[in-house]
Amino acid sequence: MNVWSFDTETWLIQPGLLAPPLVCGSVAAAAPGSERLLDKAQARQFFREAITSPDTHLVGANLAYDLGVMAADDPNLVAPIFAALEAGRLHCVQIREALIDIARGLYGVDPSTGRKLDDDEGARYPLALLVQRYLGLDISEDKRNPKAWRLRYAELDGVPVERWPTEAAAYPKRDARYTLDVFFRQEAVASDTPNGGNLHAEADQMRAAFALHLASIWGLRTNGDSVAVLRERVEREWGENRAKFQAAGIYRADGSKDSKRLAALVTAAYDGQPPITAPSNRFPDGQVATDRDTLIGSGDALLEDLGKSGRVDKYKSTYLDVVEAGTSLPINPRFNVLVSTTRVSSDYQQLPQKGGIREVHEARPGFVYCSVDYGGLELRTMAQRAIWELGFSKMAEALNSGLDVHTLAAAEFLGASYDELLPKVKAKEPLAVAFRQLAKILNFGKGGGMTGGSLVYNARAKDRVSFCLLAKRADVCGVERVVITVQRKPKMVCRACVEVAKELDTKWLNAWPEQRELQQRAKSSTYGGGFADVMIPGANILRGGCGYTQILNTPFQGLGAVGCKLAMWRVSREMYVDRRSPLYGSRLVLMVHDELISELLANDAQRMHDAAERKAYLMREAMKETTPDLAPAIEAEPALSRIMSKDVATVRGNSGRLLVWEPPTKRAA
DNA sequence: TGCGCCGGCGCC
DNA sequence: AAAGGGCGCCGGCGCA
Repeated sequence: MNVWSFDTETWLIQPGLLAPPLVCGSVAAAAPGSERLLDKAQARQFFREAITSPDTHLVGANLAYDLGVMAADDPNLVAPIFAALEAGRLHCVQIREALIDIARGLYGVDPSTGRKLDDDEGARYPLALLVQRYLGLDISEDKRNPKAWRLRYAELDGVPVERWPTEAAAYPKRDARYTLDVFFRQEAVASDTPNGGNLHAEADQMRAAFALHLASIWGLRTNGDSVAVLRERVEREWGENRAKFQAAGIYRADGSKDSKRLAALVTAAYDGQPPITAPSNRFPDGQVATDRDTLIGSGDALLEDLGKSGRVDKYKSTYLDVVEAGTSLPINPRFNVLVSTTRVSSDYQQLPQKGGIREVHEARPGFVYCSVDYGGLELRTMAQRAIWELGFSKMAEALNSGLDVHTLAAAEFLGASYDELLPKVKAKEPLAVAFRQLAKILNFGKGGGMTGGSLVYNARAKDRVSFCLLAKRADVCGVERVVITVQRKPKMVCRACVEVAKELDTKWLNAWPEQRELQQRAKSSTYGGGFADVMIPGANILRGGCGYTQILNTPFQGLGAVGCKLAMWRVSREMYVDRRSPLYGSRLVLMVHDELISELLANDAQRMHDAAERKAYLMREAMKETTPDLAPAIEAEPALSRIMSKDVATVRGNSGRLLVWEPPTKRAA
């Protein structure tokens, strides 16, 4: 087996261009002194031979980037790249480091300082950090130098390498050497790390990383007219709000917010006893809370108004410029393929459902968006986890029988039978609907360790469910308020509601007895506030150093992510290299945890239908393999649309053929 | 002026 | 006894 590190130097990345032109390559083998600088032609030749050679493994730092460069340079290389990934012959020292750190419980933390790591242009583990960790060398000053050659290779494009300045020729060779040295040292460290540092999962993560990088390269487009309308509206509302709150001094004349003044107003509104944020290093006693809930509950008309008006700030500051840029060039979302639960993170997974931001995204001419998401994915993975760990799951039985698990839990709360309650839910009887809604919150939250107090808070904040009203104890509701901790932050809730919530807790555990056992195990493994390692089942990826709630959450969140990545890989593979697939020529654009959004070729209605169905089929099959005991319960259906929207739905014609969803009210042109 | 921390909030 | 989790981005503030 030959192991080479491979690195490319390129023109600079620009908006809309994540795979810029190649300038040169560098490689290194295990033998000292084997590092070489390759001119463009040599780099192409080396890569072509290596990627097609069954005995050769390639190692890179952020290798997905180099793969993208080589694929853009020569599209004939796309198929061999997919094949090499399938064979597990491609490696990335950053993905390896993440896997090792997850096993150690040190993901995202600098072990020397204990602080969170900086994010270097989407790469959690820049090569300089790994070189420091494994080789004890500080190469970080290069990064701060604006004249560094790493930013200037376009100047050397076409210049024979013999004439390159010494530094420019040395830098790529040096990085190739370091990358391979890090790779081998990771091998040694991993063998001394619990679960082998999770390195058995590297190939799966590499595949996902490349599929995501292709999605980044392809990018998203927005509609110019829609963006103009959005900007006009958002800026008008933002200006109105600013004017309204400037008089009270909450905003300064320059438009910036005076947070200290706001805190003073909140303190006054709460008679000197305002809600306080969680303690931190800098503020051991916490600070005055100014979140929406605090403002709305302040009893002060102006602050309530402020609390209700918060959204357009976010739209303006976070999204407006981004979506406007998408009218002229593709928006390139950035993905981090591997966070601590094995989920994917991205800067483009938080598009607001409301406010019209999603709706300005429009599929390119000749394409339609195709969104397929898994229904209730984490309920399925939670049930699968219980079966693997305990040998049974009432939730799995219910899901596999096609029952509505929210109605089932609601029936437990009411002391009613499922058959009794279901018709009432379907008839939209208010009490039945309210209890089903309540059950939904517990089903999604309790499996992660949510307690009565935060249940009350979540229910109140999100769904306006009053526990005491439901339990016919309105007489005591709100009389006494207590402080609870919700996601490490203190919140005020009604004590009587908390008591009601605790009763629901018990009933919920009766509905899903496997959860009682899982919680007991999590409790005993963290006795006295301790930490424990937890395995993501199926994938056998270990996450170290977990507290109680992480122990409960990680297995089902991780298992879902594992299945989604498998599905994403198979879908992408057909899109890029399988000419027989109806998906060939279509493109993945986003992955949002349990949802894959693509642009499907739409030139032919039958082919578009086939592509959408094929994608959903591949997703269902991948998840059935991932959660085999829940196979009958896996749901994923395609929805087609010209624009993005949370309202997009599956639409079929009389023949069953998929149709493109239309927004309910079409604006006149 | 730059940087890190913090609170807040968007999504699944 | 107590405890949903996972992220990324923004503006404000305080420190160097």
